[in-house]
Amino acid sequence: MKQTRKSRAEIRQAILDAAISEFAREGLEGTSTQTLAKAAGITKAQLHYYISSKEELYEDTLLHIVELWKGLFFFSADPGDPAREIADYIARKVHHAIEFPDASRLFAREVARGAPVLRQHWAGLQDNVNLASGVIEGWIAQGQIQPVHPVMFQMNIWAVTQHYAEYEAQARFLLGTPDDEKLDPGPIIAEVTELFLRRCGLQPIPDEASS
Amino acid sequence: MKQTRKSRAEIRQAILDAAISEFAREGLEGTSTQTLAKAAGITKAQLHYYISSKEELYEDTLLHIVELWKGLFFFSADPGDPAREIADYIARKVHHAIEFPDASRLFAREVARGAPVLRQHWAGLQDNVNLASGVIEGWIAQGQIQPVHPVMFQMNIWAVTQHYAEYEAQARFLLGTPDDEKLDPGPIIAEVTELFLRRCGLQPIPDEASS
DNA sequence: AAATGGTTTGACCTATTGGTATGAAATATG
DNA sequence: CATATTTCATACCAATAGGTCAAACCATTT
Repeated sequence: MKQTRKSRAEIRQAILDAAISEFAREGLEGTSTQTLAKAAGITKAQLHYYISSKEELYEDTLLHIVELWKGLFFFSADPGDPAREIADYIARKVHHAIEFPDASRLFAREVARGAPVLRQHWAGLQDNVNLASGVIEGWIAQGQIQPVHPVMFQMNIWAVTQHYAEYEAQARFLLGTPDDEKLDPGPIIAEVTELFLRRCGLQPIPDEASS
Repeated sequence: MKQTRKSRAEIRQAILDAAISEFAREGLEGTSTQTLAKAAGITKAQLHYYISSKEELYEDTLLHIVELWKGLFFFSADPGDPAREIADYIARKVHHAIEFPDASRLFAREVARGAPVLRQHWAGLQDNVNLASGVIEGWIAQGQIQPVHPVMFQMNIWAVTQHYAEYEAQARFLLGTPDDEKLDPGPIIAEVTELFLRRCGLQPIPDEASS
């Protein structure tokens, strides 16, 4: 039987996974190419065959995450019921934070150091935020929700949902979740949703009998 | 006149300040003793005269911050009006996040990497949270506020207030605050306070004409 | 089987890392 | 003023950093 080499795609994926988790834990400067290579299961020289520099890998990794998020996190262009729209958004965001905390942490880390890399890609972010602000302002104008500051409303949702990724260790401790279990998204989604729906003067959606 | 040396106290303070801002930006592994020394205005060898290792400085710096926070951030033991109590807490927390974002960021960074250093000091944190939970449960029992999950309620306040330190760069961008100005705490406090008071079924305090 | 091309490797480069040794300089004490 | 003690700077250490290189490897095409 032929012991075939791993494909380029497999190796690239391993490098990306390693980059997300290592950069998320110790940051760009704090992660060595040695560590990165080991985490990806390859040698340092091999790593440099696939990437041209650590900085470039860092940037690519961040952009990969942001690109993915663009498809996941915004209000739908065709906004329906505000309560449902907001509740869905929160549920998606919390699930992602709990399921892929490293990606959330890496993003947070980059912003916390002043976003030297992401800054130049913030035009796209701005667009998404403005779009959502438009939706929110429409709801307010039609009397469907109480007046809110559209941008801060979005930032605060972001803040709370991200929190369960960034402060996972603390949340685990305070909520009593064992180290080998993921946080239970149910109660978190319930509490966060109620927080923001009440802010809008809306009732929480009774219950979700599906998925 | 004698050009006297800086006192131990001055130098120690300079080292602490440097540690907070440098560790906050690039983390423990990402900050070199060289950088630390330069930021404190001394030589590397001189730095090592005052500290025994980078790790120890990191730990001391974190504990210094946490100790300070213990005196700043908790509900008063003698809780008065819930609305006032919560509003005051939020105002204090937001002001601190905007005024000393580096300390907030350093703390966040440590928790994000799993709190390997802070973990052993979390008993004290637990106590504070439990105390506040008691207060909140008291309010609920007496029908003064709507039922909330006491721990998550606190975590969410923490999440939102911290956000304006950790995501300062992004908040600046989205709110249009120039680089040379601090964030304006007024509107932030107003929006955040309304968010959490409404969650409790309370009205925002009309205005602050007295103390 | 030979030639081809992408892939992998270990040895190696220079710069920087955290930390130290030692003696000079400044200060405090007699 | 002389001595003792604290503080500081230069030079240095082994270890590790990011990155390169030529030679070896291996799957494919001919």
